[in-house]
Amino acid sequence: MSRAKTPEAGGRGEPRGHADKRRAILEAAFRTFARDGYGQSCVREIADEAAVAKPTIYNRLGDKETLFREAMKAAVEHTADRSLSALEPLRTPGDDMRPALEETGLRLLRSHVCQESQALRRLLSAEAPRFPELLEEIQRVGAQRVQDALADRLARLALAKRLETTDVERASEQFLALLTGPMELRSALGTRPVADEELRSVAEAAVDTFLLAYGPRDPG
Amino acid sequence: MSRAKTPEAGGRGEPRGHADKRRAILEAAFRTFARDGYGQSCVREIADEAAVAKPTIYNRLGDKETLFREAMKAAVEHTADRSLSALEPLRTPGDDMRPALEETGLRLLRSHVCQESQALRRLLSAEAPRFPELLEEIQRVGAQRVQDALADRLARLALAKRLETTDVERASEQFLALLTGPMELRSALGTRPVADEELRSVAEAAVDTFLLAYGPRDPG
DNA sequence: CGTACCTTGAACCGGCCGGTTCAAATATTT
DNA sequence: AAATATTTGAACCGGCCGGTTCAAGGTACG
Repeated sequence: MSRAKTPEAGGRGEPRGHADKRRAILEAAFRTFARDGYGQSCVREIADEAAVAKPTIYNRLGDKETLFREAMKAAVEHTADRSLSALEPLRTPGDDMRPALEETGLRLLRSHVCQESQALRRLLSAEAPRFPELLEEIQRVGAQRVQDALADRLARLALAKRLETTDVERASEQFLALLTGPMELRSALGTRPVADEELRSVAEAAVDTFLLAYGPRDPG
Repeated sequence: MSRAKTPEAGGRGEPRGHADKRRAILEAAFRTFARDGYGQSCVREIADEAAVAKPTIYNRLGDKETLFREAMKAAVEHTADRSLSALEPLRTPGDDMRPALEETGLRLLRSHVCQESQALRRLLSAEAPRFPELLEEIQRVGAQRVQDALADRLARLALAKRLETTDVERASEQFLALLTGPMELRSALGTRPVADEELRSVAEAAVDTFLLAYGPRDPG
């Protein structure tokens, strides 16, 4: 008899749970920041977009800066999980490495060019000088974690003689570079959607090069 | 009429030439935008930084938006030239391709991580959704031009059987990706300076991989 | 010297924004 | 249902900002 909420949606405003409301605010904040930029966003608009009163925001999340920080932290968890799950195929590669690498590459690219992820990088890049700790944290739980996890996968593959490298950190870094590097121009810095077919082509090219550099040497 | 105040024959180091002043404003604007972001910058501060009165800015450059556009366009010319000149070593490679590629890679990286270039990319990325034409123009005269020029160089090398590829666009794209991709994390999105030794190491790794993928096949 | 153009500083304007206050309305707990 | 906590809308405040105006100097040039 405590957590009983969610009465039928009447004609009036629907009541949301506390956690729900906080999430709604953070999502609205992220959308607004992503659309207008941090400096050009105003709290009133965020409140409107979250269907919430302005004082509510200040009550629950303090000032605009912490609102920004929290919205960014919430967004990165979303996207990082998706990137990590993209590494799954590397856990069970077939007799040929290529399909697993291509599948992983394609899924990494999809996660990389999705709306939310692009906006996150844009905002982070824009405000990085003003929020250095935020940058540090987001890179740690985002890109760095993915790169480390990929290095782990590659290490197991190298151990099983499926790859040829002594420096899995480097291999991981370069695999990601081959994937995401080309997207900067192709996606116009994240402002233009990229067709899945194009992603697949970039992933294939990346895997080609990666395998030529790190693929198993044919025994002579 | 008599539109003759600062004839093109200027260039005197007088108190301040008219053309000089415009440049001073644009440079001050770029510094300020880079430091505070577009939305958080105010014209008054730009005027102070340029040692110029506020109305002078509005007289000569219109409103804040065009000021931003002009400052960005001026900055990209600066940096793109430097990147293009980095391709020079590829014009006269020795008997081994590696040194020329490494020198080019290192110089590209130096240009890529320099203060001005990083700030330019940060600002462009931040405001890309609000200034789509600016994004288009800067990418055209910036990154795209470098990638095309590099593809030209690679084409000549491939023709001379110094490289093995049928798709120089792809090779160019991947070479640049191998160079700049790793810098995102290492330079903390352009907010942290990177030691020259680290640049050299990244360039070497990039060339290693590039040559394994595109290097001349050993005959026999 | 005179004139015609700029630049300068300062003041000004309208407007928006971050953040707070407050009383009324709503939701939640007991 | 009474009591308590929260939300809401609206108004408010101080302040800054983009952009303009204006009078008082420069400065170049005939």
